Amino acid sequence: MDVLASLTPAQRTAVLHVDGPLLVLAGPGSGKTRVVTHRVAHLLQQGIPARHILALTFTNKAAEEMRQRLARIAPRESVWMGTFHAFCAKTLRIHAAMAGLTENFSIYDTSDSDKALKQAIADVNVNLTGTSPERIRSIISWAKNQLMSPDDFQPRSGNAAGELARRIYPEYQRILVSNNAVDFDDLLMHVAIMLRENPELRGSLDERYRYILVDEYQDTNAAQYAIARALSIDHPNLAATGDPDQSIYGWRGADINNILDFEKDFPHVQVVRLEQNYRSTKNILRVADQLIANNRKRKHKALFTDNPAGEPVRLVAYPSERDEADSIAQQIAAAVRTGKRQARDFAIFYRINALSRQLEQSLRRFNVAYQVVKGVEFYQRKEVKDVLAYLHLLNNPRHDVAFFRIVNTPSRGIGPATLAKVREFALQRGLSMLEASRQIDSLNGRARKALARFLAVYERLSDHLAGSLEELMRKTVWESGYLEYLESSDYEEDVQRVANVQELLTAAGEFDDHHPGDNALERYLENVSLASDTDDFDLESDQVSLMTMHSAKGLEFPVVYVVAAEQGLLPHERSRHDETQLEEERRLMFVALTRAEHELQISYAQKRMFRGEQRHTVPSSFLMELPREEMNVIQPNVGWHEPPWEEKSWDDGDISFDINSFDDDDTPQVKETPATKPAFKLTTAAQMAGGASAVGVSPDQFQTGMLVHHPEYGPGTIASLSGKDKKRTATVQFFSGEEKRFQLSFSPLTPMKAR
DNA sequence: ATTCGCAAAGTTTTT
DNA sequence: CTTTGCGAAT
Repeated sequence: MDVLASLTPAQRTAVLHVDGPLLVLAGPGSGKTRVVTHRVAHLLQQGIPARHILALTFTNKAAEEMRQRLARIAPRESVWMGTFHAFCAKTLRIHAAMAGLTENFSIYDTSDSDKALKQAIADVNVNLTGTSPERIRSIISWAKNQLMSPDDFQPRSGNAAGELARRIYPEYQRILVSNNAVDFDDLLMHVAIMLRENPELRGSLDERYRYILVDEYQDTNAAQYAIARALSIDHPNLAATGDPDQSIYGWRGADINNILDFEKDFPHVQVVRLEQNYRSTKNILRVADQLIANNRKRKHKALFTDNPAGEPVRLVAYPSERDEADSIAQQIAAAVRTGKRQARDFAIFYRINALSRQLEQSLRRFNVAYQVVKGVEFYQRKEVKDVLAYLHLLNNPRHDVAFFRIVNTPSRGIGPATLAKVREFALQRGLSMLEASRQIDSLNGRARKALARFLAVYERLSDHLAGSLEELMRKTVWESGYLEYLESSDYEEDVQRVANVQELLTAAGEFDDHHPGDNALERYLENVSLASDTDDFDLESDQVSLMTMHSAKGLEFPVVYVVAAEQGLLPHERSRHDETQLEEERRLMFVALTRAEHELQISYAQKRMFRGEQRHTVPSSFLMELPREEMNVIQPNVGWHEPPWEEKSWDDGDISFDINSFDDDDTPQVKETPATKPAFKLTTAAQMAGGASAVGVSPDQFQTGMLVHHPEYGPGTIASLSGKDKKRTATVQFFSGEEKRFQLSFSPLTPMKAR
């Protein structure tokens, strides 16, 4: 296999790089995965043993894709590829004792961790008024990402929530360790800390993993950075690939500076820029590129493509969210009906999950198949968690969260009072809940009997630990009485639950088939814990994909719709006032736009029903940053959609409008603005004043016809001006349709200058 | 022990 | 408009 076949010079440079640090700045659609896999194949060809190579990704899906692609060009080579978390779990199993754990430790998912946290809050008896468990959780998470143990963590003085977290964190961590459990952050933190504090271990792992590849490096957090760094000292062959412009997880602790400072961190680094895009049309790429050019915190990249220009990107203003959803559904239905495209060619992206509902409704009405990524997840369902909790407790008898979950499920008459006594006993003796249940002798007859019944079930199941996973699970749902309990129910939802349990059993059987060998239970549970729901959504089936813009990363679709480009939603309200967060929102939109191969439509609704109330919207400020002269800007006729005939037409199932059909044979009921609008760029008053304060910008700068932006009402043009000096007043016609008057010396109006 | 009802809150979520 | 959690009521 020629690993260099059909590579561009830049790609070839990256693939041929062997020793020393390497930074691959890969723009969207630049063939990054291909480069990475070919580079691994090349390393192998150079005689480097597979065991010395480590490829770290952020998602199981990315790891799986890499694995498959490598299998094609270098079959029979087993390079370890997986997520950071899976790698840390594997490492931590071997060195569990160093973190006070045993090899069979459990990985707590978010809900397990929440329960442990609640317990911790109750234990230290603090008053959370003025803050929330979520806040505490995020502070603790932050501390762990910074590799601060409970002893190290010192909040800034005067930070009330931080002070509470300082008191809760030690108890939370004590619970985790005594449960022989870790949360997601711990997986990284434990490994990072043991690498930091144990030079011998660090050296031996560095020696073992001589060639490390980290994908999506722009999304690494401090702990992941520390791990990658620690393993690249004696063998500094760290290859980072990523794109600063696609860093969208800053709010989760990812530090974009890791990639921006890579060249400082690793001297003599070879930097390769992959700037040619093989995915999108020229028009799409140009729009995305111009948007992201507004970010300050980035490394310059000159994106280009040899692909055709394609259709202009559409920017559509719909009267309402319903019009938006219906129009999109109608467009898709028409394209599918005429055979022009398949449903799977389409994706719809939104900023928040709550926006999927309207789109789903419309797609259903137009009979378009779709899948949503991802609301309620399989492994989060009650019945699935219940069954898995039995297995968790069998694998790790100290898993108290699992114990509490199943001890009375199905109900055996073990109530809160009994459990409180058991926990008290457990705390005094330093026992797990399970062990305390065995030893406690101070319970009344009834409670004692009930608890004994549960313990008997547990002991019986323990006998099957040596068998196959499926057999163990089957015994579990049977012996525990859980399946019986579900089947005896008349509720419709319990029928579905039985089916889900069956599905779980089937999956267990498949796991047995694919993972023969020892420790099936432990490996299965780890797999489940580290699985995510975006992993298994189905790109193959013929359905339209609906997802948040975050979930869209790494994917591509022939036709993409980005909806609800409105202030408050995109950028999101809580990011609006912070420049750093605003840039992240812009990157998020950049990611969304660059998913599109052939067609891209960006839209907003002029009014939107949100949280039960009808609101006027303001178009996203990002829309002002797009090259409108090259786009197809579409404004619907105001008022055409008003009742009564709107309602009526739906009842007939007769689609009586076609707000933006682009087929020539249809008559669009919208007026299309020809591409004559000048491009304009948002310029703040401060910039116009040469960096000085915005206050005192002369009202003289405003002229009739000028494009202006208002933080509340959005963009518009000055219809007329009157008055003098301080009283000079502008009447502004906003794009949202509203007209307002402002005294220029007091209003937050910003001029936008034509370019 | 389950069910009901009301109040409160409501980003994004690779693991 | 929704979902969720807690306390009261059966």
